[in-house]
Amino acid sequence: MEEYRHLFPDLEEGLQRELQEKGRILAVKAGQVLLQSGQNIRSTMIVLDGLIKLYRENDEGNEFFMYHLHPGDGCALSLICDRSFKVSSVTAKAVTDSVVLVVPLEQTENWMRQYRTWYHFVVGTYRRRYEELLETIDHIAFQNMDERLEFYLRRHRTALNTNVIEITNTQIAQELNSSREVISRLMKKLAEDGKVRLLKSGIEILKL
Amino acid sequence: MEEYRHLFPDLEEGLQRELQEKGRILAVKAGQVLLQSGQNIRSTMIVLDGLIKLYRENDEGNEFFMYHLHPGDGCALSLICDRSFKVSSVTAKAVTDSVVLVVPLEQTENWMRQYRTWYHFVVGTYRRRYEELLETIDHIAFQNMDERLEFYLRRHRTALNTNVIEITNTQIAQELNSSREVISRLMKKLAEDGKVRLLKSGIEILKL
DNA sequence: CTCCCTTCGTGACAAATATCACAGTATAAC
DNA sequence: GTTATACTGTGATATTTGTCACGAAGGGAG
Repeated sequence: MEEYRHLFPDLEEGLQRELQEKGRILAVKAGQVLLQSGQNIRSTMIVLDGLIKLYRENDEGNEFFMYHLHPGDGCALSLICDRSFKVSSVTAKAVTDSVVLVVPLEQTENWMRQYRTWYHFVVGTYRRRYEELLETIDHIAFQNMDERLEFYLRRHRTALNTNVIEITNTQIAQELNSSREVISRLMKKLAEDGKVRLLKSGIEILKL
Repeated sequence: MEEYRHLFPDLEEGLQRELQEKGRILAVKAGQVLLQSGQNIRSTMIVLDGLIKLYRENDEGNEFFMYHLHPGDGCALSLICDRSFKVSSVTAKAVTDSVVLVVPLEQTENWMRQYRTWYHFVVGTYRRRYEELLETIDHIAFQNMDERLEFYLRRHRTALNTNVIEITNTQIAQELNSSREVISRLMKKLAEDGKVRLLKSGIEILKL
């Protein structure tokens, strides 16, 4: 835990110690599901290392990408859960091998009143996620698939901090709730426009 | 304010008094804008009477309906704003003549630590709005316009607590980010199916 | 190498939705 | 009554996206 302190520069001393004492460190492999839609929430999750993706699933198994959690980010939904142990409506899955800190919900409610900096952390987290959801809504509501695909690629470049994204068209189609063929065609167009280069196993972003 | 106490049965005595002392009661006419996208947020808003709609606007003037606020509901976005006075990303407009309670943000942050019931109020509000946004995303992402229209009508019946909704196809089209003609055709189909009856100035919901 | 599996590309077609054009109807203003 | 205005209905057509069918390329496993 000591090594992750720099992720929370704003949290006060006592709280840092409590995080260390009360939190449990959990390492997960890429692809592992951390929080399943429909599952009960009994603890808060804070990302220490790696990358987690959050997405929405519906009954027919369609999914829809919401946003990423980076080191230092908390899972908004579970942060703000009260003791009534609500049920999750989203799924969280590790994109890369990751490390997360798990804190029982009983703790977090105390911290909320005890530590001003925890309050700010939670408030800030929720606000950012809310804004991100709004941005997502804008994209589905107002934009066509080509624009949404570009946005998706930019988001992933930022999240993974690399211009080469190893992902299949099928996966992208799933996350955008589209179809492989459509993504394939749009991707070809992006390549023709010189915006990306199609590699044997992934996509290199040139200028987006 | 005294007359609105029943809206907040869960708030403790001292907080009720503070709401009364520190809050300013504001009456607004139907159609009036309470919070403009891009405007600074300096105070929290709690609905006491009437109905407020929240929607998202983009640059080209398209809008997209998010959800309603009923008496007793707080505006999530402004509830959780910290002192950095963030800018609003949504627009709030009165659907009917309404009464709202306005509280400066300086107050609410204190209450957050001081009153356990305020914490629960804020947490509950945020959670519900977040879930509602997720539901909205589901509908745009996974459903066709006919289903979305039915959902829209059901939502409005619930919000206004009446089977007769006075609204034009143009307005509906705007809120669903569709076009008048499409709504017109779908509405005709709903009427043929006996789900609604088209009145001279509005829609009567029969069975949905 | 051959077989199997996944991914990709692509043409043909279908479905949903948006757009355009225009006409009808009601209502309010004068 | 006439005119202006807002709302509605509807056919024709365009655009976007989804679906189906099929073939090609590549990468293990045996």
